[in-house]
Amino acid sequence: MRKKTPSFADRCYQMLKKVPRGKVTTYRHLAHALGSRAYRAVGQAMKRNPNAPRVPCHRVVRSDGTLGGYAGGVAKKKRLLTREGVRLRGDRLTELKRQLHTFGMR
DNA sequence: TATTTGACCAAGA
DNA sequence: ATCTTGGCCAAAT
Repeated sequence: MRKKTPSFADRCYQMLKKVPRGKVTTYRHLAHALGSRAYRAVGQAMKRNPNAPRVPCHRVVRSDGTLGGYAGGVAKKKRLLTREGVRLRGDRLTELKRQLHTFGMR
């Protein structure tokens, strides 16, 4: 018996892997999908261990449709999203509701 | 153990 | 519509 309980951060990464290309989720939705309200902690997790290409952390945005942060710089996040077909107007998504991945939750 | 820190959020002014 | 404020939770200090 040696398995440790996965940290909250690890569960975030796992869950985030389910967000397909061209879609996004929010810090809040991600936390909610994990049965938690720790949306701030989600942000912390993304910042500290971006597990680089493994986890699409650029697909996590704020609930109000603005981008939020990115370890490699927000400009980069913008570019990645645009490249996947997510359209922006400045630092804000134009069609958040439409491209939101809700993890099968309503 | 206690305190501090955020890639946040909803509500108020 | 924008800006500020208080609260929230896990993890790092």
